[in-house]
Amino acid sequence: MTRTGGPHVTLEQVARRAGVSLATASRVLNGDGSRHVRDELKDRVLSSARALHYVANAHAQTLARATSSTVGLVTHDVSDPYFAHIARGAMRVATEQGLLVMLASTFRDSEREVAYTSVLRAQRARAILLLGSGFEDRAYTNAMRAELTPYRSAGGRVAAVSHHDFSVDAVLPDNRGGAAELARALLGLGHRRFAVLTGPPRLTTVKHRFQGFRDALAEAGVELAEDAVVENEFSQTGGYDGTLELLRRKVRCTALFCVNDVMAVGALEALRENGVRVPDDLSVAGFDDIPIVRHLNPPLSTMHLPLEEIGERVMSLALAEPTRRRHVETVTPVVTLRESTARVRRRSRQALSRA
Amino acid sequence: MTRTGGPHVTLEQVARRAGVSLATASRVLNGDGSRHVRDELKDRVLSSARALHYVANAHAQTLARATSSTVGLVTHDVSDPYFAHIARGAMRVATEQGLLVMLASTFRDSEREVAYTSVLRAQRARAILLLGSGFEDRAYTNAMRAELTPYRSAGGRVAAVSHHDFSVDAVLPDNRGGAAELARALLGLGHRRFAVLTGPPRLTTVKHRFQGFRDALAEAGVELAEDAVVENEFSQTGGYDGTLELLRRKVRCTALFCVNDVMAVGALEALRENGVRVPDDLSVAGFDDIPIVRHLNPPLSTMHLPLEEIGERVMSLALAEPTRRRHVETVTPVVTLRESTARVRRRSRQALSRA
DNA sequence: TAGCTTCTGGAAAGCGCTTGCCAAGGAAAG
DNA sequence: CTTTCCTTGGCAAGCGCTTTCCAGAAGCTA
Repeated sequence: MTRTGGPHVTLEQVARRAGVSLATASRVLNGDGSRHVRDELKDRVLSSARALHYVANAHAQTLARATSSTVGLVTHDVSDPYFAHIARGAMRVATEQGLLVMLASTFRDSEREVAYTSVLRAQRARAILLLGSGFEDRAYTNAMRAELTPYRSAGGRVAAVSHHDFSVDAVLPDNRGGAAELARALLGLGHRRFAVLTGPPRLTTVKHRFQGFRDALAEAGVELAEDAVVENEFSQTGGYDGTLELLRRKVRCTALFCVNDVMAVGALEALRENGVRVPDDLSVAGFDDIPIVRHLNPPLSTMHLPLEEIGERVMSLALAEPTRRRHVETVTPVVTLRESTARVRRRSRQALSRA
Repeated sequence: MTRTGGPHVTLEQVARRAGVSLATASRVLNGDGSRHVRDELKDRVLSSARALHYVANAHAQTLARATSSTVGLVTHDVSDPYFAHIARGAMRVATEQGLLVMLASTFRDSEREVAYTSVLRAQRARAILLLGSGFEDRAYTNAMRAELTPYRSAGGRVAAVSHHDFSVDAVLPDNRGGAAELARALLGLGHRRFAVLTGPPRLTTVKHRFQGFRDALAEAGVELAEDAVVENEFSQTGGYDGTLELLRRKVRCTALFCVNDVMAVGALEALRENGVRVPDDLSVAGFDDIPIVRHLNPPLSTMHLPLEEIGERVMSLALAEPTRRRHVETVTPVVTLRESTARVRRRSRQALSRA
């Protein structure tokens, strides 16, 4: 029958119970190095705090100290393995430094991204990490700038993964170059007819990967037919639906490039359901190398990106002493061919369609 | 050449610029319904705030209002799809209510779990959600109680997924019952010789699943050989290594039960690498039905759990009006047989070993 | 015009903590 | 036995907001 709402225990109560002043109690609890407190008092405060199960109000502390100990991560979707792994790396280093992480999922809604950034600013987060790709959208860019600029000039740190139109410290996977390498690898396997499954073109990452791929083909004198490119959501479902569309169009191709692994997972599913054998009938490749894809049926060929490490690196960038120069670290994806791609065979069926 | 650290814009600056008092500015910005402010002043305040890119200091607000708008999620590991999906569901409902989420990964370290809970308490989080299974460990239980009790009596809400030794509102997957059902399904396929790959027994979830499985076998008069049970980490690597151990022991069996999907993924990898065909040589089943396993090679049979929904439900529980009675919602896992399990064949190789 | 009620804006008291500054007491120095 | 310095506790001033209470201005009723 206890009442609901006794308030939280305050420092004052701890101090009173220990028979010392607020100031002394605070100094004991913070281990303020420059000040000495007699051992006896120290003990009294400590045991008083323990007895009362005291936990300092972090908000009051933040206010008084004018510095918080939280960092914010903004992702497109935590349940997307790409972000989950980057977040994991980032959280590890944050935790090591005793920082608390606030995590947001924008579900790829640019307005929500702006809103979250604002919230994080309100929280006086020490750093804001933009984990997802930026959007190519003037309104978004401006709105974000309006948040980021005052935040940074008030001492906030910002760092990003992938390209954004804000000049912040960043870890940049070489999406364009990686996609080009993959294209070359596929060309090397003898493929000449390609299809690509791409995501929302407003995402910079998507654009870069697509361009890199297409340009590398062009360089080799291989053209990418317009109807061989399907655009859909940057998700498993998107990959599934996009593949169905490709099937419907009966695109002639021997290799399919999905701009990210998650879409490739959906593609593989659609292909299997429609009797298209991978890699016998069609080679499939993704991008990112999220840890699960090596276990797919068949194991997916992809561009490997050290996701957790990327997370660790952005967080480190964000937490490092600010320097005058902008810091950019490039990450080179590495071609990782597994069983979803094969050398093209002379007589393989060339028109993609239901078996 | 701007200096680093102009502080953040404060309400006072906004008020001054608008030529009104702090109180008025606050009222305008909070849309305090019960008070009217002349439209002219309202506009002045609003445009002043906009011009200064003002964002209220959330800590000051929390302090003044004595109520915060954050909730805390504590998971074992965000990058584990099981948690990622539960977290996703939970975050969705939190976001709908305008709450900010703080997310922690304990990496299955019980001390870290206690520490985070304390931090969340310091943040005066409105609710703390324990997403991972509890540990069977006296010290842990006591420490958590010491955090949770004062937190709750100060009005904090706590809810959990899976079993814990704290009587809090909870969403409880029927792990025992589910594992038993799975055992029966496997028996129904003719299997009589089993192996099981289990996680750290200090995790209540692990214990329940193992017991449910074993008991159901016993009930059917089938014994589970002691050396057919291997224990390892609750992770992909754990599943991989555990399977290697099983292989080393040359356990005679036709079906392998992994206490969760993540371990099953590792198991599948180890089996493939060692030439054991699934399901021809060995049937494999997991538990959880994380979204990816239907895309594995072969698609994994498992006990389906509506992960995102579970997340939504705990969050709803935590955010609902507290009631006198403890609220417990049971979730029944459903048997989902895919291609990794098959009817046992007369002449299948019975000793698990490298091909 | 007097007497009320209703509106609106502002002053000020916190919310729970940190920290600069002061002062009392003891130790060290002369 | 002074004088000076150091140690250590406490007072009180914030940190940036919200909200209660007050008071002057208006609007109404008679």
